[in-house]
Amino acid sequence: MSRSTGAQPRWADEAVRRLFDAGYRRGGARGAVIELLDRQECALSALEIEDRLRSSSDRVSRASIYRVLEELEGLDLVARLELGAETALFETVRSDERHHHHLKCDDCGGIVPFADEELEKVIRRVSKRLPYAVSGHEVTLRGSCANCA
Amino acid sequence: MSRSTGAQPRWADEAVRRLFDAGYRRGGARGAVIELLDRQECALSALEIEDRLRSSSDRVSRASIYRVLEELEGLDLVARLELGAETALFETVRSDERHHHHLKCDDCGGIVPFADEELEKVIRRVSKRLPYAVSGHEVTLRGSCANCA
DNA sequence: GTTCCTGCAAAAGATTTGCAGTGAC
DNA sequence: GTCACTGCAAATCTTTTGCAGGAAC
Repeated sequence: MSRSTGAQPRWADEAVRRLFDAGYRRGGARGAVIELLDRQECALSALEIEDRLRSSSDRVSRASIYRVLEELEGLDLVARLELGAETALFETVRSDERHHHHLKCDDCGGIVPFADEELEKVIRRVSKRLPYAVSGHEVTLRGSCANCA
Repeated sequence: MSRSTGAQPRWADEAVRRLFDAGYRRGGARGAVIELLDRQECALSALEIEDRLRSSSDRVSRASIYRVLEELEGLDLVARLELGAETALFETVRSDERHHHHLKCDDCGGIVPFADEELEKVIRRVSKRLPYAVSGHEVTLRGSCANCA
């Protein structure tokens, strides 16, 4: 999950550029959310984002957080995960990152990403045989993580 | 998705028996929700259940619907689906039914079940190689259904 | 100067909970 | 008669929206 080397721009810079190209201006709240997201290893909820920003000096209102996340999701810079009953999680979509899915620990609630090429292949094959124009998919595995088991 | 023949009990009867064994009593609201669920082809939200029961003579309060669904989910008689931002859907889990997943139409919001044995096989294999005690999984395909495409 | 961005507060929508009355056993 | 079940209303929680002031361009 390390930042790519050399020419590849940081996700945050890429996001700011894409937003600018799409006609958005630069604003404090937007920048703070983007910078925070860029620093995360894993997905956060909107409320967690609010908490972490409150701790730092970049206090941002809840409404703005939801608005920024919506914009970023619209440009495919952020993915929204719905992994359970509770609340939605958001994670950055980095262009140099492989498509992946998630494991969710039922005990501690933790989320871990994983990827498997054969799984993708089978899903592509299944998608083709269904009477459906499939545009995307999500796989969630549930269980107990190494710590909890 | 037809009811099984002969010896196999109706899902509703099975559900009532399992609840009784678990120490629950028979009540009007519980029975109405169970009977309604047994008649469904596909997953319903709690609010849809309320509406359909309101139309019939079995009016049931919203609180009871959520309570009954929670009990049924706890006994694995009902599965809760979280297929998008909005609201949770509930579907019966019938013992004679194959494990399946869902397609969700982004346009009309419709849900269609599908099953694929090779997909299951690959998921089992992936689950084994991960440092995780995987107990379950969900696959959701998104796209446009035959009507909308 | 115009238009977008932001925060605040209120609204909306789904789900849960407290409580008192009714019903099952 | 006891304890579970139910409905109602109120509470919670996440997410969205309206509006007025401030900032970007």
